[in-house]
Amino acid sequence: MSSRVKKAKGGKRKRLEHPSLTKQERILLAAISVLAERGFHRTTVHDIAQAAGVADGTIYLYFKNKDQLLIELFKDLIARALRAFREELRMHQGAEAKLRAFIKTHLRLVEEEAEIAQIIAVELRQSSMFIRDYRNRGFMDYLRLIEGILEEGITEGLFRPSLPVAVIARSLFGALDELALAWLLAERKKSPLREMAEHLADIWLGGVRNTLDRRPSSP
Amino acid sequence: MSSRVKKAKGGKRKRLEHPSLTKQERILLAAISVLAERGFHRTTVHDIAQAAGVADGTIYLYFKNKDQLLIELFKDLIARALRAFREELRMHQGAEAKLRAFIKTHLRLVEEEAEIAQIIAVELRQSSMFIRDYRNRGFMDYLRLIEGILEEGITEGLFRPSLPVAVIARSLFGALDELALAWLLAERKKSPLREMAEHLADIWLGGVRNTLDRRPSSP
Amino acid sequence: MSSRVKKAKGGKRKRLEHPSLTKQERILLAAISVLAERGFHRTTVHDIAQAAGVADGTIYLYFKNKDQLLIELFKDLIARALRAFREELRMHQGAEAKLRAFIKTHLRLVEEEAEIAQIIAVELRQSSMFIRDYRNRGFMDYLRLIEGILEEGITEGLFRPSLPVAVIARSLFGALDELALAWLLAERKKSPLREMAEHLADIWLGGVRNTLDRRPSSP
Amino acid sequence: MSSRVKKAKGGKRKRLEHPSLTKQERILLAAISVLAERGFHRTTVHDIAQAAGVADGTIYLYFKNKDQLLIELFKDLIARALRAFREELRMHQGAEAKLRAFIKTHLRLVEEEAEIAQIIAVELRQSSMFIRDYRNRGFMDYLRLIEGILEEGITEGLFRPSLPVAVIARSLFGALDELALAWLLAERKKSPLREMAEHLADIWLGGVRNTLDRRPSSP
DNA sequence: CATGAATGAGGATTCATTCAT
DNA sequence: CATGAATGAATCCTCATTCAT
Repeated sequence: MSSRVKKAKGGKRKRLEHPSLTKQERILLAAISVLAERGFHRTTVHDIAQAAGVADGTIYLYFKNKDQLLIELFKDLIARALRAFREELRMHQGAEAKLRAFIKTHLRLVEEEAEIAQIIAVELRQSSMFIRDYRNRGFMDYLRLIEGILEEGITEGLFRPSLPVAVIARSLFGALDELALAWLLAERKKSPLREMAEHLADIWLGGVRNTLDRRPSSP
Repeated sequence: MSSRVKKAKGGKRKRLEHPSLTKQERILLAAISVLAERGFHRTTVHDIAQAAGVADGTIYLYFKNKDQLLIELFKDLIARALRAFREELRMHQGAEAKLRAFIKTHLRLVEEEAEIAQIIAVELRQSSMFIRDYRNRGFMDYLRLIEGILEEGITEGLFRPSLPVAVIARSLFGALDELALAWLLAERKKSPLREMAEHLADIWLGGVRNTLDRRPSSP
Repeated sequence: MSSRVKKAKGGKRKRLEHPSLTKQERILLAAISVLAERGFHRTTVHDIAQAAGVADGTIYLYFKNKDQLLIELFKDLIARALRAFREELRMHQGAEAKLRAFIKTHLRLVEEEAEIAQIIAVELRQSSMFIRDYRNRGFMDYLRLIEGILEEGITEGLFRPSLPVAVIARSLFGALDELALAWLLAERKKSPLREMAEHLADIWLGGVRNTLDRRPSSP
Repeated sequence: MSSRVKKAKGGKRKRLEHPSLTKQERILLAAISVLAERGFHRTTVHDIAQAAGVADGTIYLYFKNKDQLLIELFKDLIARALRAFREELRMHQGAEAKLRAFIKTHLRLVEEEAEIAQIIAVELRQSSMFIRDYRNRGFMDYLRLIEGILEEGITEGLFRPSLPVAVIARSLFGALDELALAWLLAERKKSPLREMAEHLADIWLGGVRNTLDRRPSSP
């Protein structure tokens, strides 16, 4: 009807303009910022459409429904994070260096991409869908990354062979995630998250280090 | 989220009878079982009232609103858990024994009181209210418990004085919580959670143990 | 009505190829099969376009809107049926033979062209547009066909002159239509519809037959 | 929030007041008039609530959903009609009198309760739900009523034993329904529907009347 | 002529909360 | 104190129609 007319009025809306991106990407991008800003349950499809500068119905041309949009979003973010990790780890040799790098990278990414981290650590776990279902998908790759480092360390003879790798990996993730969460939820994010990296690495390496090595660690 | 899915409400509502309790307590008790059974977002005020055997409106005579009821609930559960912890810890002397006991107790409680653990670890964090607000109340006491053990260990000369106590405490909680979450979400909860306790304790103690002590850990 | 139910769209869309036909005809043809398959309210313009192998917008080059398409469709189907009837009737002499032929043909066509009959008897009357508006167009010709037979019968002296021709015509249509509807809606269309034709004809002829043929009805 | 305040404004709405009725009945009553006025697909839950003088949500306290409300409505109307028929028929002895009475009653009810007849004959069949599903419930009772009369006639020796009772019953219903429909859809409902009753009865009785009463049909 | 991406109005339903009894 | 019937705001999704290419 008069829908096209209104367009002329425009201008006032806070919409992100990314002319070079796919509409699908623009929607995903808009969803990230809306989600980080308003939280999971406060975010409506209309909000996302508005932020993306499209009509509500357009969302459904690219995503089956709201859940799928969010799942796609999560998949994207996890994949992006994983890529960053893999690149970072490739630059390090040996399990110890890799474990340190992993911890550092996790905390650095949280600081640098607080908006995205906010979504993964805070908003996403508010969806039972993600808690129950999604931990079994992209998230597993993340855990396997840690497990890989641990196994490498065992092979190197650096870590105790008796280590329950899966359990340790999960614990490490939990520890990092909790720290990230605390930092993200703090009002004034002064205390540099990355400063904790060394401490954490020391503790975890101390703990997983092969007891045979347990002579004075710094001679 | 996918609100259309639900349907089948589950059948007959079990009305818990606890004549000796305050009506307020009965409501809280009912809320626990409903929450554990139906999950956070599927739980309505009506469900809770039904399970408690009171009218919907009665809820509002004891709680300002649904959020407050849930906050009260959380406060209760945390307080109960804290009491259990303090009792347990009182039976142990020395930071090392206490830390081991803490880890063991946390995982044991998750196993033994899966319903409550489910609420704290899974359902409750689906409420932005709790994530954002509540981590600053009862939860802090929990962290302080860990911090107390760490500080005791430092005083004993067992742990490195340079340890960032708050960070370590938080990490340990994160690790335990993640393990609990994974266990709770697993379908068949076969792998005994408490078996992990020793492994975890070894790792954390190895990590936080003062390097000077790092002679053979069991002489 | 219960719009959330649908889901599963049915699978692969069969694109009918009729290169020799007008695009307009192709669209109409596609509409018939889609309508018969999915029913009136489940049929979207997009479905029809897809089945016709054209873009959604193309529909609007040939039809003012969805309603007009459906009206055109109905006009077509009725016209086709009328043609079949007129041909059939031309082969019969005398009102009695014609009436028998009419009843037989109606029921035979329903059986033979169940897809089309389904649309006319079931789907089309789900549109208030047709019920309110369309019964006054092509449908009237159909009624007039019956009226013609009745009038011929009166002229022949076979039927009572006092017959309210329009009323009888409408009743006969109603009777045939209801039988067709019942048959079309039945799951297993075993009972041959055309077997009823003779019975029906007997009853209607008995009823409309001139009283002169009878003895006093109540002696 | 401010919902209670607005109530004071009231007064302007066209709402039916029936203080003596159940709220459930008031809703059903409102639904009848809205349905007759606006047609099946134009009727929204909000319309019905408005007409009943209740909030939208209130509808759902008494009916599971819109479909169920309509089904309940239909059940009510059919039941009421059936009751009227049974009472009427009880006053007549013999199949012939009963059949005449049946036809007369059907047409009389349509005229007298045009609003209700409109819903049954016009609006209801626009719902595939009713067309496909409902014809098998209350509607069957209606058919059986006719069949009962026919069977009685056969027992009396008045009707031919070879009559396919079910088919005839259905045809008769179809004829009556079609006449009702035509009358209801006509703008100026001048031509008294009940005047047709005698004609119809003559035709149907003529048709089903035992052949023994007749001379050879083609001499 | 043809396309199909984009539009956005429209509607059923849920549920926290209130308040007259 | 207790009740529970009533409220109505809030939200996802569909689909007929348009129009820039």
